Amino acid sequence: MSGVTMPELPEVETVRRGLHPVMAGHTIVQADINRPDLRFPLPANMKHRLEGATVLNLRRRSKYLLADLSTGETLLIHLGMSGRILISGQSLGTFYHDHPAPQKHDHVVLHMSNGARITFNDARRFGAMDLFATSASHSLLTDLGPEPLGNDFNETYLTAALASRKTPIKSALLDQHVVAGLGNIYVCEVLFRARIHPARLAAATPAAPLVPLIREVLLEAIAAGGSSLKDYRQTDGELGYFQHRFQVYDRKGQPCPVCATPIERLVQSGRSSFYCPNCQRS
DNA sequence: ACCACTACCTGAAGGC
DNA sequence: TGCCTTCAGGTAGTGG
Repeated sequence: MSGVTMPELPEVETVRRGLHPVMAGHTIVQADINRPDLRFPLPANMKHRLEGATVLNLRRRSKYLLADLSTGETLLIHLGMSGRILISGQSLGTFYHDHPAPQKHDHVVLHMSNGARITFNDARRFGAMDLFATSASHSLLTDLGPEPLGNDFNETYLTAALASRKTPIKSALLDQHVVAGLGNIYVCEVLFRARIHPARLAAATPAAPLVPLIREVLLEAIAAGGSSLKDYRQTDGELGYFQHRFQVYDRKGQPCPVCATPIERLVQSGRSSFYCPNCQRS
């Protein structure tokens, strides 16, 4: 588990970039729906609503993948914690992987007109899929905060968003209403770089240094994912889980990379926070 | 409204 | 073919 990331924004973006050439412009010729639900019930008639649809575009909003279809509907995918996407077959002359034998927890399989097969596997079923009109909104998306890599996420916005918060900064940055796409791992890494203790009150935390550090941490992780994309076609075809080195996450007891003080673990809102008690100040 | 806590689910890891 | 407990984490729902 160490060194393997859960699907936060950078992992989902990596999946999107890997899937885009295989899906966009191609048609879903067969959809295998192997169970009625993931975290929520799958949409009614999902198989028939997908089969024959051409994928026009593959977008990302926060940790959600959004595939716009020629039918006027959009397929929403969330990887939850353990969701994985595997590409197999041959597409556009690129060899991905032989079609594997079906695995436990292969819940949805899409067969594309270009010969590629896209398998969604999710052991814990914290993931989700839904279909909704592209012209409409979706309840899972409406209340999300701004994209951290977008222009709407800036010092002015974050200052205002934190000012009313009586919660620790750790909890505030995990709140998808404040900023969309951060998870436990990258919040720990951001606070380490900002030298801010995770228990500091949000309202007492300056937003100015956080905004560029959030962008920096996410962009570095996306870059690491991009480099992993160069290799996955030759290996197992699995998107979204790449090796990435963390400075504090899951490193309890190990030396801080800056001052060598042992990293500590603290539970906040039921989640582990990893931090350097010397570098990160309340 | 805001905030903390828990359920959901499976598999990996560690203690004995 | 060991059993049991604990832990991981995203988010919706619940209750304070």
